[in-house]
Amino acid sequence: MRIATWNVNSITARLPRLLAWLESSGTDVLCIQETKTTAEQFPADELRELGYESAVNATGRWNGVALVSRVGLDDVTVGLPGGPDYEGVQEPRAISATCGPARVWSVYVPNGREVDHAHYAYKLQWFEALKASVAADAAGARPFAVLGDFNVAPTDADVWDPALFEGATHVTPAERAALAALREAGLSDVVPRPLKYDHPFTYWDYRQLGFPKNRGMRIDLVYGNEAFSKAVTDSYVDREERKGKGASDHAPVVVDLDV
DNA sequence: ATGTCATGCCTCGCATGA
Repeated sequence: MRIATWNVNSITARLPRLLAWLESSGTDVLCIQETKTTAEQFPADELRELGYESAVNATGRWNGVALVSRVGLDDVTVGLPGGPDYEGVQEPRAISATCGPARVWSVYVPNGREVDHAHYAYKLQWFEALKASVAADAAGARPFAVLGDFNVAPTDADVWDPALFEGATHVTPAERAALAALREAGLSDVVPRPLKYDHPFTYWDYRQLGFPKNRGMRIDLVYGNEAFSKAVTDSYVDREERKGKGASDHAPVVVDLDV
């Protein structure tokens, strides 16, 4: 089974590339982030024509996540149970479902903006709720994984220039401690291989030639439990999808499983 | 080459977020 996660930065803007990539890559289950659409506007019909079911948590212009599967899509949970509000609203940042043999989450962790911003505190609270929600499945025997845009670089090697990130979000000890807490709950980081260069970055800013200069970050992560991680036969970042006109600023992370 | 991009509106340019 081939499972992937991809922050598409608008599923409307990305639809031609998304449909072409699903077919060419042979992906069975895709975790999507930043749909930037309402659930009503989500292109479920186009995906169904390719043989994929969809489950969507999306409310409009910002955020939005989805699960797309051609191997089953059952027991869908929309949202993060017990998750915090931001400015009085439960933002659409999580959805989970059972896709064939695996239980899967698609998450778009809050960005945080600045360390002294309310959004940063919200980010840490969001991680706390995520850990509580996934703890049982993380410790369970069924293959289970949380995939998505975590908006945290796990180590200094996961940013192109750590010196530039001093004092910034995505690299703080508290954010990395939130990832460590997920690992302590039974999940492990399925690190993909890069298709070029020595580090598997997954995101490159649109600005200042970020991609051509490989000024990237690894913030799109796959956190799998023991059964999931043991079944992994390969994993890579499909940087080809970051190239050319009409690319997202994130590349898909692909995981092959023997399940 | 690939020197932002995407959305949505008090909508044809700007504010916002990343």
